[in-house]
Amino acid sequence: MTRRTPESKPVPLPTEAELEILSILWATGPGTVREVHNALKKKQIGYTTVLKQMQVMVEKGLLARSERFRSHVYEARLPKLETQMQLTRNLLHRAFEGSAKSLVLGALSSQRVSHEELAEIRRMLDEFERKVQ
Amino acid sequence: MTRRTPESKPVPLPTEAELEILSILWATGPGTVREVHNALKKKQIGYTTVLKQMQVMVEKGLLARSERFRSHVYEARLPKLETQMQLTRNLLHRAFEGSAKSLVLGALSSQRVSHEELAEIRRMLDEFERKVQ
DNA sequence: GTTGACATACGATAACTATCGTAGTACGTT
DNA sequence: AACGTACTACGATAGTTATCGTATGTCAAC
Repeated sequence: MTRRTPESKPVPLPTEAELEILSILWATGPGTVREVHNALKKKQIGYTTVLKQMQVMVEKGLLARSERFRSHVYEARLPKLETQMQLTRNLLHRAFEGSAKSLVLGALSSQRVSHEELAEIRRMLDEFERKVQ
Repeated sequence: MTRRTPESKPVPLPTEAELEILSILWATGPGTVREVHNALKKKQIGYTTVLKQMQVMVEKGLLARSERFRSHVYEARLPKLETQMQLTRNLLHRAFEGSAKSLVLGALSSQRVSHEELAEIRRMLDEFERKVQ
């Protein structure tokens, strides 16, 4: 077993910077600090900054760390979808009084949505309707 | 003219605590610190804490302040819908790569959604489809 | 005109975040 | 065995947030 942390304390929501790191690891799979830092080169952030952030993220339970040869390999502990759901639920409660409908309205209003995307969303709703018994 | 702040700097997104204050003011209309504090009595927060928060919110441009008799009256500077849209857009970009579809999926997955609510969302989609040219 | 009630202003603190510089460590190559 | 390179660990800093205590101001009523 690689995982050592018991599920005791809930993993906190990632901050802005942490979410960017997670996004990279979700996209590329487990990786080293060097790899994440390279993927962030546009942001002009120092290497040790990324290192420190990822160390903190391990402490928080956002990342899992394992040894490999001369460096460490980091991996997101929660899948992308689950984290997205948590962030969404958080916004839902903080700003929309739990109303999914309002949030969907907000999502559609906040940017131009094409007919195609609307159609996809509709299809998704159908699927959902079936699943939710 | 009451408003003194030019639209120069964009209003920042409200923090968690700030959003609670805004929610109260959106619901009840303009109000004093005392009124907001009373509405928050469940949270057991000190009066001066709320006062300070609201003062900071004025500096940030989140609230407008006017005099009245012996105290100040505060009012949200942006309407609820606009703030909700900004928060949604922010989450959309930070966590969903701008995909409204993914966010809607997240919203529906993150909690049980009734058939009724699904129907309402569907109706909303129809309306949207018409509006978006 | 002194006092009490209630308001605002201001400063302090603790926690957290993002950032980085410096120091230490380990390995491969010479 | 010494050196250079690439990595990690650690501490420091500045900025922000949430929190509150204390100080100050003002009006009404006695």
